[in-house]
Amino acid sequence: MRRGRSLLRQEVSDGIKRYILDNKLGPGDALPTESELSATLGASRSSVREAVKTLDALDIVEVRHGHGTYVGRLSMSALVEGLTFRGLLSREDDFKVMSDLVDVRELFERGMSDRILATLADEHFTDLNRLVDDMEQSGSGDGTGFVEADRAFHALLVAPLGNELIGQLSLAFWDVYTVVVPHLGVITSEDEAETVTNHRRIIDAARARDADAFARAITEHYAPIRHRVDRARAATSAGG
Amino acid sequence: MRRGRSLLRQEVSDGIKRYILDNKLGPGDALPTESELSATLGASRSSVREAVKTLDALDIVEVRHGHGTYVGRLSMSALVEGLTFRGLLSREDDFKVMSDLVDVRELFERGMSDRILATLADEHFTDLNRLVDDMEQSGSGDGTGFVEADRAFHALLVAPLGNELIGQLSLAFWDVYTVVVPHLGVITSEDEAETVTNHRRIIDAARARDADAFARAITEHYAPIRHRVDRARAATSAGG
DNA sequence: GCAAATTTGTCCGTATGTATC
DNA sequence: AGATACATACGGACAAATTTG
Repeated sequence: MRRGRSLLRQEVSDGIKRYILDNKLGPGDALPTESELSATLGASRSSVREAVKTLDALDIVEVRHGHGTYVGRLSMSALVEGLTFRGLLSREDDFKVMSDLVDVRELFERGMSDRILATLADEHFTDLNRLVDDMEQSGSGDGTGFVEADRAFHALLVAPLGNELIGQLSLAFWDVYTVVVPHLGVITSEDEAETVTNHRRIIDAARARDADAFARAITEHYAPIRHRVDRARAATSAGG
Repeated sequence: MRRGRSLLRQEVSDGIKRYILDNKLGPGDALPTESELSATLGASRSSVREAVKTLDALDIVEVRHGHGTYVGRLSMSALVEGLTFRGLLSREDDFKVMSDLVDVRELFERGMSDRILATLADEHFTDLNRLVDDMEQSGSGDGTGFVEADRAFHALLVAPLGNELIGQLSLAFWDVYTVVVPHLGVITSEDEAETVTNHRRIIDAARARDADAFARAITEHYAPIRHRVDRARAATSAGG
């Protein structure tokens, strides 16, 4: 088997991507079996499997045990996993990654404030208010309801923009923050009451179409989050 | 061999990540060989290899043929590959992904305008000007010099922020756009002279510390880029 | 509920290509 | 050049999961 210079696994990976593009497949559509790909692309099943695994990591394909291989959802899962690991590894780096991450989260919601205020309709406000109600009630109960409502709140905030990429990136960064923050090393007492208050302030400013108040509410909402990361950074540099 | 519920490959992947975290390794540090990992984690070489390939796709590890396996650079390569494929696949979707992408690129530079203006120093202006000079000269020659200078320009613009994450995301989106735009299907006559002019306007506004002019210059710079994508979207919906 | 068929998951052994010393 | 260490690739076999009859 003569192989020029590039890796066979890479050629197989490219071949699978080309197959999806040429056949105009979309998320959920079925791909040939590993055996068929092996025959078509002229590589052993082992090489095909390794190629499929790299595409699976990027959510370009999705493998279901005993069922088959399908086109993936093309989500931000790879970004989440990579950034999460980077955040966990950044202990030596004083968690600077997390600090930068909070900046980006605030940038998305602040930088899009004009368009958010312009597109938010009455229905959105009722949905947002309902979510904050959920946060308030489930706060004393199990903690999972609170964080899920918080996630949905930030998703709904940028949803009316119609820019799915921003919505997905925003949620991806939320996911990374939520996973990494328990590992920051300091007691990050999630003041749920404060979060509820800040969320309500964001809704009120948006409903009043007050751009300045909205931007201020966003900043105030991220202030305690930023403070949590900064405390962890200070503790690390002092203790380490 | 009994295994609970999760896949062995996943356990191996988690084991490798844990090894990196526990030993506080950083990019470039060596990992155990595949054989050692196989013995340590209790899995065959095949399973280890597949796990390593998924981590390689996320740039968490980096494999050098005949040399060994090392901790990766934790770059945005996975985001670039995933978004690029999504952009190429979005023909049916009227290239909406690309339209959203341009929004995000502009958001980064517009949303950070205040901090950019506050942190840009004299040295940065000379570097930026030199890059635009390069673009002007290499414009008539080979096209590679132009695009590289353009990439460096946008990198330098957000570099003084000190937020590496924004810098890397900004470049990642630049990479995706540059790869996908030739496949948009319409003649996207890259008006290099116009790009040079717009870049100079951005520098001038920054030098004058004029926030409004800076924001306007950014918008005007992305206007033709946005127009290119919109034309492609219109052509696709009309032709298909 | 059982059994067969299909498909992916895992393992082993071997040979080859690549980089280092 | 030779030797060594390592990743790459192959082929076959069996296990596990899912669907279907």
